[in-house]
Formats: sequence, C-alpha cells, structure tokens
Amino acid sequence: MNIYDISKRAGVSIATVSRVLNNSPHVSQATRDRVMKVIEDSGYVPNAFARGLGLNSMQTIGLLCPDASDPYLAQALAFLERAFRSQGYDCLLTCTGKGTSARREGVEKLITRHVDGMVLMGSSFIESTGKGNDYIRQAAKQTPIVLLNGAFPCERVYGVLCDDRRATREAAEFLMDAGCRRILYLYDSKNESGRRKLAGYREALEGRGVDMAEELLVYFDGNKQDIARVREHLLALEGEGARFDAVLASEDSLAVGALKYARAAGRRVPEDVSIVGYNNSALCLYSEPELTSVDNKLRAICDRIVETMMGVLEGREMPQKTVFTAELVKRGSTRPV
Amino acid sequence: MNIYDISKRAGVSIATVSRVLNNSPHVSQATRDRVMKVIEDSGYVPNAFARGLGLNSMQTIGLLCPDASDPYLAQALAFLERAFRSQGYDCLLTCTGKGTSARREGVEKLITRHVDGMVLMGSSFIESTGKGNDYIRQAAKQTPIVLLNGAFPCERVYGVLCDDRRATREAAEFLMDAGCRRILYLYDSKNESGRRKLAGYREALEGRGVDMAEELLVYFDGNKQDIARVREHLLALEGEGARFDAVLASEDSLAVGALKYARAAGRRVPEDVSIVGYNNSALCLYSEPELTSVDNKLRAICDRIVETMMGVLEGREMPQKTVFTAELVKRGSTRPV
DNA sequence: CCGGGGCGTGTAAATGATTACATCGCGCAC
DNA sequence: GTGCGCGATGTAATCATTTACACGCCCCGG
Repeated sequence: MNIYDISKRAGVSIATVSRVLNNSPHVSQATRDRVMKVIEDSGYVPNAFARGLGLNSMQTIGLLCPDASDPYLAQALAFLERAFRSQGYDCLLTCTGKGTSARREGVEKLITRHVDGMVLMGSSFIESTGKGNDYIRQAAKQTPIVLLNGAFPCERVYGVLCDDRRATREAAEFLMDAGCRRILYLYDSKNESGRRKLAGYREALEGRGVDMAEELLVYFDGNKQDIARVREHLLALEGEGARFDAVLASEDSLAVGALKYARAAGRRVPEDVSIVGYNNSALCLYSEPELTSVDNKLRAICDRIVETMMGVLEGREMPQKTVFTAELVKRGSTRPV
Repeated sequence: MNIYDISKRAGVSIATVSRVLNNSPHVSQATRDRVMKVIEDSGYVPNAFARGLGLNSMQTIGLLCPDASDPYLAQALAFLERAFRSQGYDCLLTCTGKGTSARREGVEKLITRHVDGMVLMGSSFIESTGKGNDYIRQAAKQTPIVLLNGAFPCERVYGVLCDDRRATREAAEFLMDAGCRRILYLYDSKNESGRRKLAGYREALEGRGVDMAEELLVYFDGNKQDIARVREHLLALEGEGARFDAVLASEDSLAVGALKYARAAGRRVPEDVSIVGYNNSALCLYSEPELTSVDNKLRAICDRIVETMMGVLEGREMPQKTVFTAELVKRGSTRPV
C-alpha cells in the first residue's frame, strides 16, 4: 500500500496525494476530502524512509546521555523528550557510559543515522585537552550540537548551562554564614562543570579568609548508586582525624551519602553537620531531613536547549551560550543563618 | 558524496561498493581493500534513509515509557537501551505520561516511523476493558510488541514480567511472620500489574485468616514525586482512627512516603511500623532505614525483552509470556522474624 | 573440445516519497 | 475578443541505496 495505490483509488496523481499529506495549500477542498477519505479507508501509512530520503530528514534528535538511570539525567531526558516532541521531533536515545571512546562511537553512530541535531547531556563530553574533542568538532560539521551544562567554543556547538561557579560559591558562603568553618567539599567529576564548581568553592573560602585544608577536598570516583561507599569514605576520613562541620557536595546523591555518614557517625544533621547537595533532584525530598540543594534550573535549561536547537534548524541565528542563574533551595539539612 | 562518487573513484560499480559496505562475501579481497581505502579517504557516510528505504528497516526499536524521570523506569530504560544497542539497534524514546490517548498517539507515531519493534514499559498500557486496547492490537499487526511487566493475549504481543501476585503475597506473609497484623496496603495503580499485586495481598491475609479491613486499602493517585502528599495522606488516615503496624507499598516511592509519615507521626521504623516497598529501586538504599523491598528482577526482565524482540525479528518462534520469580530483599525497615 | 558451475562484477529495476516544471482551464481586464 | 494570471493538477526527475539478474571468465570433468 503506497502512494500510487492511493492516487489510483482517488483518481488523482501521486503529487496531489503528497500535497494532501503535507497540507499543501494548492489543493481544492473537494479533492482533499476525497483523497483523505481514501487514505483513511485504506489504512495507508506513508513510508517514513522514503519521506526521509526526499526531505533528507526524519525529524529526529539524538540524545546522548551518560547514564539514563541517574535521577538528574533521567529528569532531563523527560524534559527534553517532551519538548522536542511538542515540536514534532522524535528522540533517539543513546546511553554512553563514562568512557570517551563509547561517547565518540555514540556521536558517530548518530551522524551515520543523519539525525537533525544532537544534545550532549553533561559537560563530561568535553575533555580538558583539545585533542579529545576532535570528534565533536567533526560531528558539528554534519549536524548542530547543543550541550547541557556545558559550553564549547566551536561553530555549530551551542551551550546552555547554569553559573555553577557562582552557585557553589554562594552555597559555601551560606554555610559560612550559618557558622560553619570547616566545609568538606565532596565531588565526583573533574570535567568542565566540576572544575567550575570547585573554583566557586575555593573562591568562597578565599573571599572570607578561611584556610583551605587540602584534606577537606574529597574526590569520590564511583557510581552514583554507591551511597554506602560514600559513607565509608567519610567515616575513614574521620578516622584519619579530619574534622568538618559541613559537607558541600557537587551532586545530590553524594550529599545523601554524607547524610548516611552522619547517621553512622552519630552526628546530628544539621546541628553537628550541615549538608548541601547540588541539582535539587527528587532525592532532596526523599531524604530525611530534606536536603538543602542548589537548583540549577534544569527545566529552564532543557527548554532553552530545545529552543536553541529549533532556532538553528530553522536557520535563525542563535546565541552560542546561554547561562541561567542557579538558586540555593534551603531545607532541613542546613542550619538557618 | 554518495555511492556513485565512491564507485567512480574506485573504478567499480555501485553494486560492488554496496557489497563492500554490507560485508557481502561476493567481493574479492583486492577489490574490497581498494574500495575501503577510497571510502576512508573520502569520509563517505552511507545515507541511512536510502538504506532504510531499500531494506525497509533502520534498525530501530521504539521505547514507550510512561515517565522517564521515574527511577524504576529510568533504570529499565538504561538496561533496554544498552542491550538493544549491543544488538545493533537504536532506541527511539517516547514518554507518554499517564493518559490513554497520549499513549495511543505515541504508539501510532512509532508505527508511522516504521520502527522494527516496540517495547511498552509498564502494564499500564493495558486497559482492563477490551476496547481500550484496540490500538495495541492494530499496532501489533505492523510491528512486534513486547510488554515490560505485563502480558496481553494477542498475536505478536509478548509479555515479560514477574509473578507480582506471589511476590506481594510473600511480602505480606513475611510481615505477618514478623508479628504484624494490621498491614496497610498502599498502591497507586489499578492496572493489570496493580491488580495482580492487590490479589496477592488479599490472598496472604485470607490464607492466615486475618481480617481484611477496608480502611487499610489505600489508593494514592498522585505523582511519584509527591512523597509529602503520601505522608499527609497517611497522617490524615491515622487522624480518622485507622491503626496499622505495617505498610506494604506497591512502589518504592510510596514506601518512602510511608517512612516520612512514620517520622512525622513519631512512630519508629521498624519497631512500631514495618515498611515494605516494591521494585528494589535505588531509593531503597537512599532512605533511612534502608527499605525492605521486592526485587522484581528488572535486569533479567529487560534482558529477556531484548532477547524476545531479537528472536521475533529473526523469525524465530518465541514464548508469548515469560515470568520471572521476584524476591523479597530484607533490610532495616522491617523487623526480623 | 565443449558444457556447466562458480565466482566476481556490472546493469538496471525496484524502494516510495518530494517537488520543479508543465499544463490546463477559467475568470477578468482591456 | 484576446491575452494574462492564477489556481488546481499531472508528469517526470530526483533522492541514495539494495538486490535480482545477467554476463564474462576460468576451471574442471566428461
């Protein structure tokens, strides 16, 4: 059942059928009705591949996600998919994991599939060294790319993100305002966004003339579900004599791990230790007490990503970088100032 | 840059180039090498749409997900995507939300896109009334469908699930073994799987001759992120005089809500109230105490879904229904027996 | 010496749309 | 009355592949 069958049954040419299907104005109402009736009666479904071949597009966006099971990225996925679909685009999901080579393969596969655009979810796609990003530069020649929580100076690569540095600085300042002096910084990523946050933390302490203790800079390299390992990590640290009255985490799940540590160590939250997370994900409300966390405006970021992508696809000029302002959401895991 | 350009440069016909690209055995090694070299030098990428048109497939599976931000479904998404990709298939993600019409539209859109197969994530796709499922029957004529956590008696619709009924029964029995007598059943879905679980709960109580109090059957119709609303719900219930010494939830997030209730009501977990969740999702380890929960073998289910789909696509005969055995994972939110 | 069977390769016909261009007919202005 | 323009429709080229079929060629057996 193809367009020829329909054209025969309706007594018109295939061009007319095509015009009806594409809502072209150059069809009389009578003809349109007749063709529509035949289409509905026959249960005809246009062949998407042929259409794609002719238009050189199948209205598809590639979503490259490091880990779809991460609550924060999962939320982003949901926002993006919904917004793209409302614009008539479908989303091809590729979970890449952590390795650079898997990411490159993912990007290349999507190029092969001729997606109309790609979203790289997470600044971890950007390597600190220039060479490692060549595949992104190559890909950008074929299709527009938008980065979630990142930026990359390259034509046809757009970035939408929050001012993580400032947000982290303000979070640390808030803790200091509440009387904390030894703030443990717990982070799990050394990528672009991770570096921005760390810089914000340093800036805050320097600004207040607080000594930066190296042992309070804790890098945790693990899976986000390894809550228990974070607890052990902090307990071990404490065993080594490190003392702290607050934990500032670069990710909510790490903060939940810190919460677990506090309970295991018999320290009250927020009386003995204040804890601040990052992302303001669903985890914040799940935990007890509820987590103070930096809301990095994921919804706004996702909406803007879609807006940017649509603009580019429609040939409009779009800002290469869009920055939102993150906001600290205060809950029970920190003392009031 | 298309296959003609390559054929000219390599001094062969397009058929030969195509054969090289598709690893056909009917090409001499010398020719293959020569063509490959030209392809690599020119950076040629075959046109996926033309290929799709010829093969009538673009190696794509449609994933219909009610909510990608739900931790359990997000995990499933990650498992499925990974497994399908390892088989050479890409995944088109469609988040449908709760409404039936959105689901029908999602399914129809994927049919339009000519996916090779579809996975419906969650038995909520199956209506209790026959008429509401017509669109699934229609879709199954075009493409194979596999259900996650569900079954549907229709040709080319396959189901992979756990024995939710038995699992729920055993969970309730475990609570009774631990001395609980008034077990509140908290559920959020009345779909196929929801009904199976509820039946299991009833079966357990009947089996032990425990009275079934209607006020202990609590349906919570809300968003999974509405933890606080579950708390209020239970507090209100208690205000009305309902008493219970255990909560059995049909979903982990509901169990977390029950945990919140217990803290708000000043009841200790598990000493005063035991709490059991369902799905054994990441939430179980995030909460305090850690949640006892039914592990419904999501990984195994997802792997089997992919296996079933691949089998069907390769023309093999596949079981219409595959059932795994769920298992209760005991943690701190319930008293030991 | 001739016929048959592979193997490697080329030719050309699908695949099923979109769309530029041609055509036709009709109404209106001059 | 004639010519122009426009709206509706058809014709045919185009998109970039896959693949059935044909064609040589070489080798081997009869």
